[in-house]
Amino acid sequence: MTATSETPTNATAATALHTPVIAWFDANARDLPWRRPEAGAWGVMVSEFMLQQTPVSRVLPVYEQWMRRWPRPVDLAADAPGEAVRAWGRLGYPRRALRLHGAAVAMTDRHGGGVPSDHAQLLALPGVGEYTAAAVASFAYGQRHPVLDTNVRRVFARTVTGVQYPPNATTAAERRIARALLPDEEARAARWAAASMELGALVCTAKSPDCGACPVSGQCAWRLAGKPAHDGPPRRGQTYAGTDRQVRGKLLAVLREADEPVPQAALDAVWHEPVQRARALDGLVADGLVEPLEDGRYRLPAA
DNA sequence: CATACGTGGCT
DNA sequence: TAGCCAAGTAT
Repeated sequence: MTATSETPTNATAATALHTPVIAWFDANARDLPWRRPEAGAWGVMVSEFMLQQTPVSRVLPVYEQWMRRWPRPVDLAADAPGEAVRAWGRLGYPRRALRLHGAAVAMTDRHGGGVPSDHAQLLALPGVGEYTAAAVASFAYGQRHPVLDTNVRRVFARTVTGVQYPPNATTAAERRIARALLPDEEARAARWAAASMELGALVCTAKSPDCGACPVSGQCAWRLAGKPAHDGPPRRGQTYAGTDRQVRGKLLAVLREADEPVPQAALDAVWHEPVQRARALDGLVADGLVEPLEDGRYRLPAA
């Protein structure tokens, strides 16, 4: 090794990672509907919205129904946003449904009804952040972008940095690693993005990684260090029981099931504490997830 | 940068 | 059982 190639992310080390991971992916990739050619860029985008913080198993049935009902962005854009919220079902974080509808409207207005391939244009769509823009550009259009999701961040934390878990929020250091490890060739970069993500999802999992099945266990910094346990502050803290989120969920569930606008009393029945209940309902209205009518009833947004 | 934002399965 | 965790985004 010369003095110019001593960083852990030089071209040689990167290639040593890419080749086995991509080969592993070739043999082990799941046959997911949004990976099939017929999914198209819209299918990729729909799946990315649904998969934000949500497991694949729960997304699958909703994705299939969604694509059958709204096969193109213009189809969704022509329907009421409340229908998107209803079809979202119990996936959670229903604002994603509203944003996906908003993205469909924006694509209809600004992009001729198609999913843009330009990263900046993707990023400008509602609900599309750093990760989703890169994912759609990479998976749907084969472009070269660092795709840093929770799976990839964990793979890098272990193989490159040598720690059990990545930081709570994505750091500049992680982006540097992702950028440095990105293959030069476009198609290979896109393959690498999908492969490294899949490795994190299936093998290098958060709780009990299957190092015996890992194609790069021999060069994994964390494993070579003896798998030291995570040190530092607790990783998360997603409270739920008794929170406004739980109340919002109950209120929205009533509205999703209803064919007609719902009277106040039906919403009051879902939670005993009136102050929190009112705050939750106000929040849903403010978020555009619920529409108050002049007669005092409520419904999912019609427009 | 911390926090709000759903839901359900698994250990 | 009480957390922990799941392809994040917006503020």
